[in-house]
Parts: sequence; C-alpha cells; structure tokens
Amino acid sequence: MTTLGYAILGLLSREDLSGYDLTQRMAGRVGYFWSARHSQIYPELAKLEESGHVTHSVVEQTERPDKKVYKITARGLEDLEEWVIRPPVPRPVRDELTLKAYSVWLADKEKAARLFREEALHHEEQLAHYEEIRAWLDSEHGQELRSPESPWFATYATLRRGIGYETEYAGWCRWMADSVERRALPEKEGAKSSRQ
Amino acid sequence: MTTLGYAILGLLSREDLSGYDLTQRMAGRVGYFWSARHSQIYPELAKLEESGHVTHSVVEQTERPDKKVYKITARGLEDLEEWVIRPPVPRPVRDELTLKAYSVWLADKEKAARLFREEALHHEEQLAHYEEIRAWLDSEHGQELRSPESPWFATYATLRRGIGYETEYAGWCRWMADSVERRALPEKEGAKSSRQ
DNA sequence: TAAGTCATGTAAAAAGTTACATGATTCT
DNA sequence: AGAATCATGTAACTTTTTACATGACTTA
Repeated sequence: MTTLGYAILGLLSREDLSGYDLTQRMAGRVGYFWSARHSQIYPELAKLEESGHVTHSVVEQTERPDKKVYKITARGLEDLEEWVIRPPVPRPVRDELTLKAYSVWLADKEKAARLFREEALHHEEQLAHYEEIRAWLDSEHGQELRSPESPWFATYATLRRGIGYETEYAGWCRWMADSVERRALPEKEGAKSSRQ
Repeated sequence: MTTLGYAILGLLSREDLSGYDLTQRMAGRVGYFWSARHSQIYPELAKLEESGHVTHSVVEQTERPDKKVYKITARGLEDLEEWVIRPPVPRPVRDELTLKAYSVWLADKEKAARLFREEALHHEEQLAHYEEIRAWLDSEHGQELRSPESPWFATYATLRRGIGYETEYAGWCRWMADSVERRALPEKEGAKSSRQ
C-alpha cells in the first residue's frame, strides 16, 4: 500500500468520511504534512476498497448530491497500526527556497532580502494559524492532549511538529534576509535567533 | 525550466562538472535539500544544452572513461540569477513520520517510543555531520562566510538551515518518544526541549 | 444570474524512482 | 578473481499535478 493509502486510513480511523470530505482534510489538518488532490483520492479509495481496507455505503441526500461514505475495516485498522510503528524509508527532502539560498551569492542582494522577508512572513502566518489551533485544542481537549491513547494527543503531536518547523523556518528566513544585507548579527547572536 | 534544471545550474555556477560529478553532488551537498538520480540528471543536461543554458566539452582520459564536462553559459547564469529572487510556488510538505504521528494513538506505545528514539538518532547523526562541515567551513573560509557575494556564504546559509531543521526534528522525536511513554515533562518544559 | 459549494469521477502530462544495459579500470 | 569506482545512457513504472467533465443546489 502507498503512503497516501495510510494517510486516508489515518483519517478514516477517526471518523467516517466521503471522498469529498477527505479532500478537504488533505487541504488542512493532515495536509500540513501530507496532501493529495481529489483526482488521487478517488482512485485510491477504490483500491482500498478492493483490498478490503475500507467499505462504503451510499448516503442519499435531498439538498445535496448523494455521497459515498467510507468506513475503515478491522483489516484496515490492523494494517494502519502496523504501519505506524514501521520505520519510514528515508525520502530526500526537497526545499526550493533552501536551493535558492545555495545560489544567493549571484543574486541582487536587495531583492534577495525582500524575498526572504516575504517568506518569513508566510511562515509566521502559518505559525500564528497553528498557535490558534493549539489554543483551541488546549481549551477543548486539555486533559486528553497528554494521553497517548487519545486521537487528540496525536493531533497535538503533529501540531507541535508544525509549530517547531515553522518557528525554525521563519527564524532562518529572517537571518537570511539580514545576512544578505550585511546586517547580520555577530555569529553567536545569529545562531541564537535562528533557533528562537 | 524545472527546479532540477536550476539545481544543476547552481552547481555549475561554482565549477564545471560532468554528469557523474553532478550525481555525486546531488547525493551530498545540494542533496540535503534537493536531489536527483543519474537517470534524471543526464536527460536534464541534454535539455539544458538544447536551451542554451550549458555547453559541454569531451575530456579524454587515459586511466578513466572519457567524460563530458559541462559549463554554464552567460544565458544560464542570467536565468539562474533571476530564478533565485523569484518567490517559489508553495509545494505541499510531505513527511511520512509526522503522518505516522497522526495515527500514533492506535499503536503499541513501547514500539512507537522505540521508533521515535531511532528516528531521533538519525537526525542527531545528520546534525553531527552538519556540525563537522560547519567546523571545516569556519576554519577554511572563516572570513568569506559573512560575505553574501561569496559562494561560501551561500553554502553556509544552506548548512544553517540544515542544522536548524535537524535540531528541531530530533528534539520533536525525543519529545514524541517520551510522550508516548507518558514520561512527558510538564508542558512548558516539553516545549522548551523540542525547540532546543 | 453569476459565483461558490457539494459531489465524483477520468485523462493527460510531469516529475521521480527503480531497473536495465554496458564497459573500462582500480582496489582488495 | 571479485568488488568497487568511474562513466553514460535508456526503459518501465510509480507518484503527483493539471486539466477535462458533469451536474445539482445555494448564496450573494
């Protein structure tokens, strides 16, 4: 099974969902660390059904088009559980902005600084968004967040990863912008700021 | 042009290289944030030559097979410079371990802790490797590291990103391992450690 | 009435990985 | 003698993105 298959099972282990619902979840939530378009999701659901990992039932609606609601099977849950603790095959990181940084010595410094400031803003916005979710999670599911058996703990765990990732990325972007303008702080200070 | 094309131009802007050399660089160095196999590199070089971004000359060798050494053209340098300051189209992040974390509530907690400890080790090893390179860079090119016109500054910039990334990732893995075993520190302490 | 949302698919193209293919030289 | 390195390619397959396709209902 593909990683996308497990991403779908991970969502269906929490609630029954239609292909359309899954597409929405893949844009937000899970989409922060794995994503897929509906053109990938619908065929994958068909494969998951054929292999016995999910089943579906048609839900008739009057005000909306009818929909197929998918449910994870016992087999699906088993395979998902087994996959979670299996070491992932290391995939190469691909980060275009860092690749740009590798050639930044050739570029117009003012424009480069503008680019990295702009990117820092994007990551800070994403960070603010994560912090909002964190505040909501904390107020609504405070206790469960510390219980590893709760799906809310798992949601919180991925959120923490997102917060750490964006914090580090935004800090690096700011350091880059300052550095290309030769406004870099002395070495030790610079290192501190990029790590927050 | 594809991002891979710019990755290749980024390497050729620093030195003339054969397809084989480029393949090596894509495994280390640039490979830390962009990578490609030789089966992708050779066809891409042909395209870059056709579009006038690179040229090649055959270097005859006696002790090794002859090789084609590629050189970036003025056109190639121009396009590379322009690409560096162009905002990257945001691509979705795909991180399988974080996806696993999203379903960790279903898994055997002891095995999950083992997984995250193992992954923490991998990231700590990568971090140690980066720190070695940093020490070497500092001793060999100390002054140039602060000059944004120097390729060594650009190398150092990407290295800093790698160090920040691995530091954050390893910290999160440790926090995950501790948390699934319910050995998590109180909230504020946990947050501190995951950010290093 | 036009734009947006709900809902599900298929097709074509691009990007990336794995496998196939060859051959000389060098190191163990 | 066999494994590893240097050196360059192609083919098949998988994964992902973009585009094509349709249609009902709802909101502005």
